[in-house]
Amino acid sequence: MYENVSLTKKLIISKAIDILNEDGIDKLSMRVIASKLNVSATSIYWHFKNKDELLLYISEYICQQINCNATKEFCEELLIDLIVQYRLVLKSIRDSVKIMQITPPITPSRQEIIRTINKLIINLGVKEKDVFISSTLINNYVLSFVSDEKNFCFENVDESETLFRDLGIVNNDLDLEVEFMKGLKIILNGIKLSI
Amino acid sequence: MYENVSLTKKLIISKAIDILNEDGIDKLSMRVIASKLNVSATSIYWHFKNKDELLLYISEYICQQINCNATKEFCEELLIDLIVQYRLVLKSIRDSVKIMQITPPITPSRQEIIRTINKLIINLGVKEKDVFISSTLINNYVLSFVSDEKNFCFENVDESETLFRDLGIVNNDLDLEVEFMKGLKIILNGIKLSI
DNA sequence: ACCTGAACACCGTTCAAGT
DNA sequence: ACCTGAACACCGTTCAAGT
Repeated sequence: MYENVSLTKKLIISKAIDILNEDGIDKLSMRVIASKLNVSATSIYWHFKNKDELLLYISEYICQQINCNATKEFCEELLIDLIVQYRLVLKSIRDSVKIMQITPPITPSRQEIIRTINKLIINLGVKEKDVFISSTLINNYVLSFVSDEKNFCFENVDESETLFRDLGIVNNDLDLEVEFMKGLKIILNGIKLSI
Repeated sequence: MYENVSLTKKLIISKAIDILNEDGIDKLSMRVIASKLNVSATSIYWHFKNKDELLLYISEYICQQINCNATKEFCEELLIDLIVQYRLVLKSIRDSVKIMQITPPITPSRQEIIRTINKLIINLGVKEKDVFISSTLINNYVLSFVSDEKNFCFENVDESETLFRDLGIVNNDLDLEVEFMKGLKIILNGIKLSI
């Protein structure tokens, strides 16, 4: 249903990703996608039921960029690698987090990511009853961190500094790579402590 | 600027909140707000520069419902109380999380919440260099948990069960109050461990 | 100071009609 | 099977004009 898409479905999704990267989600309209494909706006509706379905396929495309093959082995490193990769993929496509936020997690590759995280934390020793919250915690951490990252990287540096000062954050030249790993370690340490 | 709003500003914000609670964010248009106030759509533009500014004031209204007075004392209980209250306020206004997501954290009451969390985690013993990530972690946890909560409470129970099964979650009658506290404890334990 | 109507440039979506 | 144009019911926003 999601994997064997026709050429035209692929083309529409691909063009949508282009528009996302070039102009952002606000410019991602059925009409704009169609016009960039030199096609009538209404013809997209033969391939997708509506815009929501197209957005679902876009979320699936994003998640397909993440490699979950490492399911067989089991160690904390593997989980960290997956999460790091997750963040990099989300960063590589403009407004990808917004797509994930307005779209339900019902797409195969997206569910594969969640299930892989579940497996890896079970291998870490997390009890079955704590899998839900641990998995949710990790998943939402990645999404919200990447979402925030955009806000902390202003073209205008002054704006960023002002915001940090207002929020009472003294260190205004944060290394976001370091901060991301710190946050991930905090969650993983918290999870391991609750085992 | 945000606190001493005129009567009409208050009325517009109040009506916007009503529409949010009754019909959700998709129905929150300048035209609908205006018509429910028996006023021309364009007259809102005398009170607010544009829709983004109105949304900013709505986010400020939401955050004003959260009481941050407990800044003087210092213990973990106080932080937990604030976070619990934060969640309840977000739950009490439909699509409040979406408002927070599309709106920057530049509003006084919203910044007050973040600054209060910062203070409380500093009192917990968190080093200054770790305040940013710890605060971000807690803030985003509340927002994303409440956002997810809506998705896990379908009218259709079957739909919820199917989703849980697809995600490999066995226990499908989760107590979200319990899960929320578990997640919060995981984060706080992780933070305390990194002190 | 505050509100109006008309207008502009957009949306998502439906549907009868074409090939 | 696939695409079109016309049309419907919406958007946010501007602006000259009213009181």
